[in-house]
Amino acid sequence: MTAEPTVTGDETRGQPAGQAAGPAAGQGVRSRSQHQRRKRIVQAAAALASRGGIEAMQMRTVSERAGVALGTLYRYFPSKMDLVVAVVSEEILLLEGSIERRPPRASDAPARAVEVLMRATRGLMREPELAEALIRSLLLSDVKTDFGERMSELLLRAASGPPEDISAEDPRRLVARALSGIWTMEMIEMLRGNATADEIQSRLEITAARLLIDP
Amino acid sequence: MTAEPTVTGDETRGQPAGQAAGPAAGQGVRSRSQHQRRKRIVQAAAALASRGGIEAMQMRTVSERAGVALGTLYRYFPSKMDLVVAVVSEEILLLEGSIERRPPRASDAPARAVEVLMRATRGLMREPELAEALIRSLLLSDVKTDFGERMSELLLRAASGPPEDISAEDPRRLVARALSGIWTMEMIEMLRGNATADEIQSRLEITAARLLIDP
DNA sequence: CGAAAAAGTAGAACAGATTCTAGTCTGTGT
DNA sequence: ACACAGACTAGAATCTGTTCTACTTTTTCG
Repeated sequence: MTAEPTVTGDETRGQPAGQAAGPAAGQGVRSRSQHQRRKRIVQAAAALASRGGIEAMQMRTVSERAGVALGTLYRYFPSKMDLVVAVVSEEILLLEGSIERRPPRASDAPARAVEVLMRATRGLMREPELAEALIRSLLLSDVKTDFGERMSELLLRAASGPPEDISAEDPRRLVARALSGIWTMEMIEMLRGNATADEIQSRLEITAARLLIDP
Repeated sequence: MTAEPTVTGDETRGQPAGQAAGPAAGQGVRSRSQHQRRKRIVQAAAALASRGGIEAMQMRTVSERAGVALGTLYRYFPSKMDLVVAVVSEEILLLEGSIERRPPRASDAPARAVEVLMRATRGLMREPELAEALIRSLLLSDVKTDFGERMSELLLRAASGPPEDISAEDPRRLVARALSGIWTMEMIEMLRGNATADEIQSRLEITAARLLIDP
């Protein structure tokens, strides 16, 4: 029953790491130094996770490494999952940036979609431990994540080529969503060691081709 | 460094609940009373999970309720997740039985596939708490689960109508797999309260139609 | 400026999963 | 029947996420 945390700030993006800030969270950003602190925390967490995976990313350890008290860590991220989500969000941001800078150039929609997914795949595989955490958080968190939507959005844009407005009920939206789901499941298989990137690519090519046909 | 557990038995099925039994697990079943014990454990766990969900299914509580020592519980199920998997496996068994008894009768493949999925969905939603556990276990366990394959197999058989042998690289296999993945993701959405059974059904119908076209 | 609120800190306390210890029970081979 | 191995039991101990307490430091603002 202490005061509601006022911390809310995220960098430039939509939902930070946590859930909808409590009732008391009226004013947006709380300060410079808090951004710093938050960033330090996320970095520390990411660094730890890159090594030993999610289990190495212990709350106590993160707090020490970030130079904040455990209580403070919990003020910023009410649960470990929130912290994981924040870390992952950072990664997705990278992917989004990368795609924007160098959009897929294949001529047909399925190929473009698959390219997006494979780039994401390779990005993830660079840090499998962290990737595992990503997938877990993406899937089992009670914490809201919007990662699925972000992935779908990337796919949608890739598939539909030239920028255009796509209505909310355009079937392509639904299909992009489905594809993103399939990809997620494939990632899980890969992380479990039951599939290679190449296998995944060829599977995605087939399903994408079917899902993205026009009529 | 105590002796390797010899327990391995499962009822009639493939992988029990645990990981590949250790090196010492040569002989199959170990005895009658162990089946009993195992069954009691799984039942106790299921009962608890049906109520308060996975968090109510505490290892101590399960062990008490099943009338075994905590250590014994851990001998049978080396982690809570293994136990969850065992419970879930039981549920899938029910679904498999149900489908076998009353196979989907729609005339086209997509409709049959969707029916299987929707029956699974409704079965799950009967016990949302347990369902949540299912999904989690299905996705993030280090424990091997084969649930995905079992779902895919059901779909495959439903889609291909009359029993036939389907080669390992038949594209339908791949497509069934994809569909099962999509369904899983939709289940997650539903459990999070972001989708209703009807919405899911209509989405599945669209994607199934696309995925299961012939050429 | 000076007081009250908000944010931080160090560290204890709690909770539930998992592990470990020491000893008892059971079944099987000889 | 005897002895040993493996399975069980009760319960303590350990580990990590999360919560709580008692203060101290900053910020905010009248």
